[in-house]
Amino acid sequence: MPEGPELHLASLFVNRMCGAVVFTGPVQKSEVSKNPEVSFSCPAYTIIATSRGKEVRLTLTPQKSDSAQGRCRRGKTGQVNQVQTMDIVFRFGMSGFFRFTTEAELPKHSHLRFYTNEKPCRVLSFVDTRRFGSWQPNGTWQLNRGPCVMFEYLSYRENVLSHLSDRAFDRPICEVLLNQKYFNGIGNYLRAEILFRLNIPPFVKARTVLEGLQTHLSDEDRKSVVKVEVTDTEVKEEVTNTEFKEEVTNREISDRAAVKEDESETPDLLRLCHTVPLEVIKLGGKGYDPEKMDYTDFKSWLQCYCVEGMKSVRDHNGRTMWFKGDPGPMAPKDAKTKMIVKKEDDHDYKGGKKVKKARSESTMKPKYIKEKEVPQRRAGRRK
DNA sequence: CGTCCACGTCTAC
DNA sequence: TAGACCTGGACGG
Repeated sequence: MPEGPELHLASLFVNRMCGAVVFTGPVQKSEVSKNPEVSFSCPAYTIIATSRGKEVRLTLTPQKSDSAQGRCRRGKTGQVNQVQTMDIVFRFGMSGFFRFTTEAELPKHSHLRFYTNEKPCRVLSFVDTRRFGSWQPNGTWQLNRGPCVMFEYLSYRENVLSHLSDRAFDRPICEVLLNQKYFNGIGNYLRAEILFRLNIPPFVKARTVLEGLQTHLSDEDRKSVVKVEVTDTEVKEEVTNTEFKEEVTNREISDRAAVKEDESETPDLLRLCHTVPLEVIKLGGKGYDPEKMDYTDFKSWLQCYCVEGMKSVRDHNGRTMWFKGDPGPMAPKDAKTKMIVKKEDDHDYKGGKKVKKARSESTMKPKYIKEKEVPQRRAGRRK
């Protein structure tokens, strides 16, 4: 399920599984993939992953000879081996993920493979059934994508609020939330969950929803640095955390003097685009291995997307928008709204755990949703 | 068997 | 604003 949280979980997965592993030889691409060859080969290298929004970057680092000096510099055949690191930037399309298996258990649709130097070797695979995913050797974060909603919160927020005059914000809010120039990491299920929580009609003009939001940071915004660090202690992520810390530190210094604190502020839309994805990261933090992943927890976490009793419409780009209540004024004209109804004699699903109940409860009484139609114009409280 | 649908971009009329 | 790009699971006849 590749939206921002899944991409980040993928990077945690790679670092956890491969952090202490040495890889060797060339990087292999499947025949069928149309993505570029990765011309990197080295007798011994390590792999580190980083995520930003809906991208993951793998950094391949040749091992600097602990014993044999310059073992990566030159092979015995005389061919020059890789000396420098290589970054590969991945996008996951609709079905991409990483897996780490034995060579014998190579997954179907494994399109890029990194081999370990172990006896029966293992393989880190980029698996992508539909092949909508892509990678770029010697790549950088895609230039037209904005800051990460999860780990560059302050600059992401600033980027949106300082560009509200952009014509992009003429569109309905639900469609703008998929614009990766401003919401890098948000995808189809996240936009539904986020708008649902604020009871914002999906087809209200984005600028109308956003222009009332405060430019300064709320109290909760500042605390976010603490939350993220706690979240990430499970698997330490030096790079991401370092970047984040620096950013917050700088911004916090400049903001502190200027901002007077509000006590209890309802999280606004921009903040939910940060915190809701972080919830998903917490869910998946334990045993991330997508192939044998159990989606029970995730499904019960969903309050709107694909949930019984919710409505859905195709937006102007043909994507299904899940919502509850009023679709809003800019809803596609011809659009026929569907609604999922309970199946006849539903056996309450085999799992039958408390989690399933939890979903029904949240559907019936969304406690933190104001039953009044509030956020039409502005989600956050205004002074 | 067939049709519809899917967590996302891309580029071409 | 369409399509193109892909495989496969769910569901209907």
